Amino acid sequence: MKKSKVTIYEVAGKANVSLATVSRVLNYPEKVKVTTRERVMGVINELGYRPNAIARGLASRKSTFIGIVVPDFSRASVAEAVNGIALLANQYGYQILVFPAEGEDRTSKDVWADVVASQVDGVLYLNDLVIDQDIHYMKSMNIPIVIVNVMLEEENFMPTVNIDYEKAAYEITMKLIARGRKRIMLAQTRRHYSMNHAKENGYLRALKEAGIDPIVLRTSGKPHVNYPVVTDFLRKTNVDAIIGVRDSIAVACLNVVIEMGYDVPSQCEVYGFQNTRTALLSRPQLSTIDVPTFEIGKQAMEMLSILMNEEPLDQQAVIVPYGVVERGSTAK
Amino acid sequence: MKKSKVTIYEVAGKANVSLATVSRVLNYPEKVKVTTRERVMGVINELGYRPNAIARGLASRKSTFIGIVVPDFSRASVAEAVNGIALLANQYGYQILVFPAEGEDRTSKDVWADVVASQVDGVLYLNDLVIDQDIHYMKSMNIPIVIVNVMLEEENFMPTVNIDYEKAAYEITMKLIARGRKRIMLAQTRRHYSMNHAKENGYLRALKEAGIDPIVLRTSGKPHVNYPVVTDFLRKTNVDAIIGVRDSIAVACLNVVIEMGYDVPSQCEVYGFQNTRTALLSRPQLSTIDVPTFEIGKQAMEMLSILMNEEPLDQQAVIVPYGVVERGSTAK
DNA sequence: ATAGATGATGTAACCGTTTACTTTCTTGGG
DNA sequence: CCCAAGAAAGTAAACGGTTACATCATCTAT
Repeated sequence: MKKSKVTIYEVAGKANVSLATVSRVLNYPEKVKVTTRERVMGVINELGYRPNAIARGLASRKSTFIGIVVPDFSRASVAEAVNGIALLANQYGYQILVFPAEGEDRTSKDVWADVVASQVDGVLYLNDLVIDQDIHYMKSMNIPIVIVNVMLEEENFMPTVNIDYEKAAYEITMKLIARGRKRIMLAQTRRHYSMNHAKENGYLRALKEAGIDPIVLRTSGKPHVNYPVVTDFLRKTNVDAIIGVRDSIAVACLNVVIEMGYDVPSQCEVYGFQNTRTALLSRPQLSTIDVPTFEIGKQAMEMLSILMNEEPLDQQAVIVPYGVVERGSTAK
Repeated sequence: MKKSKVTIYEVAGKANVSLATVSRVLNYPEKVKVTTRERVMGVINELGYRPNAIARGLASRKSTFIGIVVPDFSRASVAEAVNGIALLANQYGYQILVFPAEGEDRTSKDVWADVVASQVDGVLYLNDLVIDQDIHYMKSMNIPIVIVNVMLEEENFMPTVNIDYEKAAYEITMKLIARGRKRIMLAQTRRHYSMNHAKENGYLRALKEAGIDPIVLRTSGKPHVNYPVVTDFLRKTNVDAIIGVRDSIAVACLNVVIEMGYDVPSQCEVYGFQNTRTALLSRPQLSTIDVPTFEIGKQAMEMLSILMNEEPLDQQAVIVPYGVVERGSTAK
């Protein structure tokens, strides 16, 4: 028994009021007398009426849709953030529309054209691989945008929520130096992600202060290409500590290093970034920067919601605190 | 320079045609004369016109939105599937609307009410934790629904795409038995996921045929609660092979077993399920069932698209082939 | 040249809401 | 008890498209 869609007219008819009144009990309940309101609500429940979001969007010029621009759901940093976003979006009554970021068969132009067409009330931009084009399009939009977990060159260009990756990287590099480590390698991604770039900066700053030469290995995020590259590199290069820009890269390095006969952590310490499940599943368990991605998502949605209500933001750039979790892959 | 939204009227005005013609060049280009069509297209490009998806949805009674009902993006099996869905949805011109599955502050009723309100043209149901309520609501919808990677009791109730988890589990259990393993443990989730239930059935069937007693450990998917539970269990119980219903559970077991002094794979073999990055990051690397989740997502979107065009489906229940990938955690 | 068919375009109703404006009811003060 | 003011409800015009139907132009066959 498929129920055909019930409209506001039917509710109005059955409740003996005009459709405007029905609309009001839904949108401004205080404007309608208690008795009628209750009568109408009764009919609404009875009929299972749900206002057509599309029509509502057209009439009110706000869709209650928000867009998320995402590169890839399988990345831990985006998946968790989306979970956080979804939680709050829901509470605030927004629906989430997915816009895959530009890629092989999709230009930045396509992405933003879709965003425009869909009439979203705001967008959360989670695409770590920002290109100038995007920035250009963002500037020409007239809806609020919050940049999530992406570090932009241009300051204060748009509201952002981030953690201070530079500082985090600096901090763990310093720890390693303090423990006497001298040959600290950074296992970096080959592609230029803004967050990873920030991590590299922190790492470099710490080394520079200590007068130690950096060792940066650029490799892929994919374990199977990672293993041979890392193995190769470490055969030629001596290291006594490794920082991976992602947990997965760090664990790959950790495995290589152990297979090569090093003892972890005594002969080589390893830090990762993100504190994903991966960090708990290595042997020994991986010390890592705890990035509260879920929290970041929530914060971002919170900010967006404020902006969509045209209220002012407390801060344009929110920095969520990170933690350092020490586990078996580093020395006490 | 924010560009305010340009409507079909402006395009029509500037191109000296009626709005109906503009609409036609967009929807039925063959119905309008080449010269006018080109003129209109010119204006469209010049003005950067994008039809308002909301208005279009209202007028045409189809939204070009599809809904995905998902429990949690951070699960590898959903994240990858969503990637696959997004790829095709995009090609077909559909936008994806996210509906978080029922959870703490959200009932099944809420979820489906949202679905109804949003006027999606179809839904992809990726929620592994189906409850009767959902089935009830699905039946009362009058839009196509495809069930993705979820195994339902009721046969042929709705189109599905799956892999044959029962068979996969049966197959690897048989392999273990063939290699002389006698104490094969299944590390199962405590919560009742339909897929994991199927895996358990396959495992039980194989053991029964071989006349071996099953050893099922029900634990959590979370490593930190997992470790102590598994350790505890294995102190009391002897095993010579482990099948984890997820890679992460399998790797947790693998780590425990190695810490306890077993040699893997000679003294204890380990299989996982899914072939996620996790499987590549364990030491030794995890043998596992390769589940082509991305492919499953694509297939599902393909089916949904067919249904939304009101064409008939080749098969109601698509079974995507799986693979068994043997790595270091199992004997050759 | 002309009727009839066919192709191209225009006209206007409609999709299901919201909301400004108008009308009708209530209510309290004199 | 009446009237003005405020509260409640109703009316109708948007919102930006799609599409059935009407109209006008063009072409073919006689």
